[in-house]
Amino acid sequence: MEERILAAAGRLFAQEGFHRTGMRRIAAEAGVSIGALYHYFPSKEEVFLAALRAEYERWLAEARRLWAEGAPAREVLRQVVELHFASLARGGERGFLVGRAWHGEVPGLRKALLALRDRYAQAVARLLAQAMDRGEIRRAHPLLTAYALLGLVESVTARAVGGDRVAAEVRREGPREVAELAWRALQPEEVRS
Amino acid sequence: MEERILAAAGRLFAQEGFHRTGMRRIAAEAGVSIGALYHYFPSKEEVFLAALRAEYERWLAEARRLWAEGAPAREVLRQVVELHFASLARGGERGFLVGRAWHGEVPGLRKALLALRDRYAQAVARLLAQAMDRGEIRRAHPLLTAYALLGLVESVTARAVGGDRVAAEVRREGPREVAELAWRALQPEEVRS
Amino acid sequence: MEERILAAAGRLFAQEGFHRTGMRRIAAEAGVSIGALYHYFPSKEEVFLAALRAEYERWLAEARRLWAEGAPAREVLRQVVELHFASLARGGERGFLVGRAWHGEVPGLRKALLALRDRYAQAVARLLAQAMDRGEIRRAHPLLTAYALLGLVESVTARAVGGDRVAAEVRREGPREVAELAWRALQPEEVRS
Amino acid sequence: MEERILAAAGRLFAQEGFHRTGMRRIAAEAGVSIGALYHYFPSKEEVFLAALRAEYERWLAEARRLWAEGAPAREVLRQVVELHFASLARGGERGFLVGRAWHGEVPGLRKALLALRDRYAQAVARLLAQAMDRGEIRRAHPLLTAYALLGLVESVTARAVGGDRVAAEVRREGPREVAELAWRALQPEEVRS
DNA sequence: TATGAATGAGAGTTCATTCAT
DNA sequence: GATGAATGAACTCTCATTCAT
Repeated sequence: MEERILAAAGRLFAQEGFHRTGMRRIAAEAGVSIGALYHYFPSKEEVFLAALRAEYERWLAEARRLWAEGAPAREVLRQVVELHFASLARGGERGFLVGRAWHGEVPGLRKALLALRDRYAQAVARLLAQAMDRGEIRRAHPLLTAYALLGLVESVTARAVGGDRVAAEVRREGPREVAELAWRALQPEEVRS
Repeated sequence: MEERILAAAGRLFAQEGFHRTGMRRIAAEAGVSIGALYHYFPSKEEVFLAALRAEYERWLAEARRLWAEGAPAREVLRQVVELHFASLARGGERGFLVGRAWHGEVPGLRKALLALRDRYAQAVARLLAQAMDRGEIRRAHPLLTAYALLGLVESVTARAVGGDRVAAEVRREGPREVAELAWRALQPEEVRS
Repeated sequence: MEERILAAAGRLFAQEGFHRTGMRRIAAEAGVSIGALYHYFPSKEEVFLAALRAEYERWLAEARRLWAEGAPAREVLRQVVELHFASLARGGERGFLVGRAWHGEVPGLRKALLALRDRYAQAVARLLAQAMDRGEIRRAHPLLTAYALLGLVESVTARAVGGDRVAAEVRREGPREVAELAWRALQPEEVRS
Repeated sequence: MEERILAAAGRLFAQEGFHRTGMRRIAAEAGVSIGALYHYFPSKEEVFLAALRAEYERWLAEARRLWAEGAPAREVLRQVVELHFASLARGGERGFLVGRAWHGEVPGLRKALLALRDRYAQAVARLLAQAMDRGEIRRAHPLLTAYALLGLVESVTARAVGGDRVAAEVRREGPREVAELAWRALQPEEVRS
């Protein structure tokens, strides 16, 4: 039941935003009563936080899996970027939940959200640090670089939503261009692709 | 009076977000009555849009000024990044306003906001295209690259807000690291700094 | 609880009119919270419509009961007129609600109100048509006649409200005079009372 | 200038009702500034009252003119009824201003409005009393009869507004049927038409 | 005289949350 | 555990009226 709630909440928060999404709507969409909703989560903010945590977990798992398979950094980068764009095609606007979160749209949650995003960025930073150690990418501030990468990818994917001509073009050219930009920002000094 | 309203609205929207900011609060903070507020702007959404437009205008003016002075692309990049970080020190959390906008937090404004951000991104894209023509940066999709740069910078500056240790570190290291990342993502093939 | 709301709303709308009656006042008068009010009715207009429907229903039931008892047309007329005047003594200024409705005081409700009044007038028209068939009243356009009768009665009862000398006189003489006027307007050619 | 204001106000009040008509709208429609509007009338209620007075005056003048021409009561009745219906075709919904007034839609004006309507009804009653004296119509309570006639006519003309089939039928059949009903309600005992 | 910028009380409505059942 | 009726603070927006110019 928690899962159904989180699935519905995640979808709604991502599509409509925190304030536009009502508890009644979440309950209805999840097929539970409001009472049940409040039985599982003490407040709307906790629902949001839980949905967000679930999304982070999914992404991180994906990135770690790729990394563990031993793919080179550039390949991991390319695949993660593609993952972001693909998530637009699949679950609609799923990828946005995270985007909403770190802009502090949610009132009393700034600290909790910052911490959550930090955890995610730090996980990315650890992957980057490993890649630096192996000499696959150039040395730089790992956490800063992680934040930069997240913003870079999210900004472009955000523009890829919609039915207009530009959005379609971004969907077509985005994955390659973004992966290229990210790779060039990171690649070691001496090598040229 | 319009200016005082936009100043107050810009600050509040940036700090609190669209939904957490009430018209009463804007009026009080600007030192005007609600009536006066509605005398100048027909709705809350228009206030938001106007505040956002003003901010974009400020940024764009700054970037154009730098560019017109004939500075090399890398230098413009460095200075614009610094501008973003500096705007955190000045106007408080000013930089957030733009970030909030393009996440579609505001109900009936998606189209207007997208258009506004597009206008800004296209202005950036034109600067990039000029730099490409001069051979100062490598050839790439100008609009996509513009969006990527905006996201990259905004994501990091967003983390630079706050009193915690990491934020302080980001404020210290951010300008240099971000400028470096952006430059590397853009620099021409043959040259290495 | 719905009944208490409708009772309070009917009274207030009748006394004060649609625009002068606030939802807060209705809630207070009915002894419920605003929330409860909106729990039962989606909008102020729906409250008004429901109160009006209830009033129509009461009147129609009364008229049908009299008719079903087999009373002659003139007697039904007399009793219905008396019913209108009596409703002033009981429910206060109840009779006004209907009067307010068909003057289109309520913004988006013209069509709904017209339909409601039409339903009532048509019910009256059906009774009139039956009486015509039996030769109890003269042949005429039933619906037009129904509207005429409603207006005739309502106009006089409206003047019967208040503490002034004329109102008192209208309350005293009204029932008889109105019934007489209505009857004469309707009675068959050949007969004279 | 007062006349232009009253013309605009009369039209708007009649079409939209008292509360839906704003002072700004009246000013705009009359082609004067709000300041000027308040220069000529101390409040919205006074504007309404003045517009209403003007309308009453117009009607009464018409009825008196007919009467003075020495037409028989039945003919006066017929022509006044037609006047009401015709006023729908001309000035739009002009005829309604009076209808709105006597339903006490206007807050602090009940007494003033009642008095105004009474003045009108009494003028009608005087005409009726004269006709009774001449034996043209049967003896009855003149004021009550006046109110009854007004209501009868107004109720039917109110239904004649609109584009639906019934409204068209009412416009076509109404004048004759209403005049017939009114005449029968009033005609002397011994005569049959 | 004439203007319209400015006022602010009050309107209808929403929605996270509670609690008796 | 589960329900959903009930709550009420807070929201955006309207508009009759005032008053400095």
